[in-house]
Amino acid sequence: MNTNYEAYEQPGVTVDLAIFTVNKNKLKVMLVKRAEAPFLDFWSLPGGFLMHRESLEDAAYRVLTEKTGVKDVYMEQLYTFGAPERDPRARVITVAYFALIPWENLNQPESNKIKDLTWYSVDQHPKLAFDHKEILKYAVKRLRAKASYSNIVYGLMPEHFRLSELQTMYEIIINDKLDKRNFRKRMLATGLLQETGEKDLTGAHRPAMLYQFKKMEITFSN
Amino acid sequence: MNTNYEAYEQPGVTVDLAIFTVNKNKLKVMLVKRAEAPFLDFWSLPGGFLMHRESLEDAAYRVLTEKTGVKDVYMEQLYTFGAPERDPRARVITVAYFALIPWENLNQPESNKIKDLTWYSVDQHPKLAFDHKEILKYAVKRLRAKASYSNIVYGLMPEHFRLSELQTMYEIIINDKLDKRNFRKRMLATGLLQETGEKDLTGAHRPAMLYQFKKMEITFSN
DNA sequence: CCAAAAGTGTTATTGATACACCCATGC
DNA sequence: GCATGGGTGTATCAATAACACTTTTGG
Repeated sequence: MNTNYEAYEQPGVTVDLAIFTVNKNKLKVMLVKRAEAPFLDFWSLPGGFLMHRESLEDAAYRVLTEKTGVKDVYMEQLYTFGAPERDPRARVITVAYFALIPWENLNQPESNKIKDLTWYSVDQHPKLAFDHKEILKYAVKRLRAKASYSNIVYGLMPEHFRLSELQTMYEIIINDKLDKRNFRKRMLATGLLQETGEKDLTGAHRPAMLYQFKKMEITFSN
Repeated sequence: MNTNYEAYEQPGVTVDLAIFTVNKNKLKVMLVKRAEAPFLDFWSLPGGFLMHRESLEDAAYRVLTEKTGVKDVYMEQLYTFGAPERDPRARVITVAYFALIPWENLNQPESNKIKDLTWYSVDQHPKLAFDHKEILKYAVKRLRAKASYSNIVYGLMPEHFRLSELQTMYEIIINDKLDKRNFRKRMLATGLLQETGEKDLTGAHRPAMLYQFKKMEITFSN
């Protein structure tokens, strides 16, 4: 291996994030409007260049915090995209991450004064800058896959929730209906849930027990 | 996003490969001996710098072909490692890949004249350069996980093989014994195998039917 | 005839699915 | 009293796991 580093390409390195939330029964992704060329005024995934002495994870967290103001978020590295012409001006490779945030934890509720940041339904989004369409597609695929064999949906739930809300969240992510009794049986059997003792009294119906997740990591069912 | 690219770090970008094979009932990984600082004379995963106009996949394939002379190999991107101090001299981020090669397809059989390239058992390897121990550990974990829910073991088998050889391959990768009858039933039920019509006549025992994989992609069992 | 690996089915257990009614509340 | 979502159990089906003997060959 030649170690004369200057002889080789020294690309720009960015991180790009697919930040997901669920609102109004839709899986949504954060898009930001580009203020400069290339792709001026196109929507894109939020991202930024890697800084000196900054790890990739730190860079991704930095972008995440800048855009959402939220900490304690589920995030994982997704894939690294490095096609030579993906940025028309210079060689830039990007390390993509995906993150999950409960809608309730976001401060900008719905009517967004900031015109250059918004949440789009993942299956109905505008044309995206660079190869971000491909990145988003990959991220959605990964999220859907993981929802069916892990408790990743955890990352989208508020602190306390009804079991029916959890079920709805699963149904939105995997895009399919689930049987109520089987779902509740299975969920409670995992031992990952804990009754809060509180009840949800809203609505003209029997109050629902509120649950929370036990403190834990994302786990896998096999 | 600021697009004055020079204001940001322009790290070196490398690809590193965990190239696996199985020989003598052991899962082995290719290691190469470093000829220069840093980590002079340490063993490391084969790798190289990203070239101009070269995609990450192309770079990984280039390294793979240089080191093995083999084409048509199963390879996938593993993870990207970018801790700021992982290379002591300069900022270098590395995109790690893992690859699988049937031992039979490798040209250098066992007695290796080349002193700077060898195959080590994955659970008994020397101290590695950089963060390659971590990369290797991650690669082994991924391979073991995928073996249990996909037909990735495909990538390690020769063209024609006995079912017992396939079973042994699975057992080595997942590091557990399997029941012969259940294994054969399950494998044949996948529909991915095809009798060749040939029989293996070696050995003082009943000849074994030889199988091959149908032309296909790696698939997943769920 | 002995050693060695090939080949072959059935039963038990477990996990997944399908399915319908009563309950507690607000209005 | 009615509309709304909360809450509960059983029977069937499918997948997985456990398990032992006969077959074919070479030497």
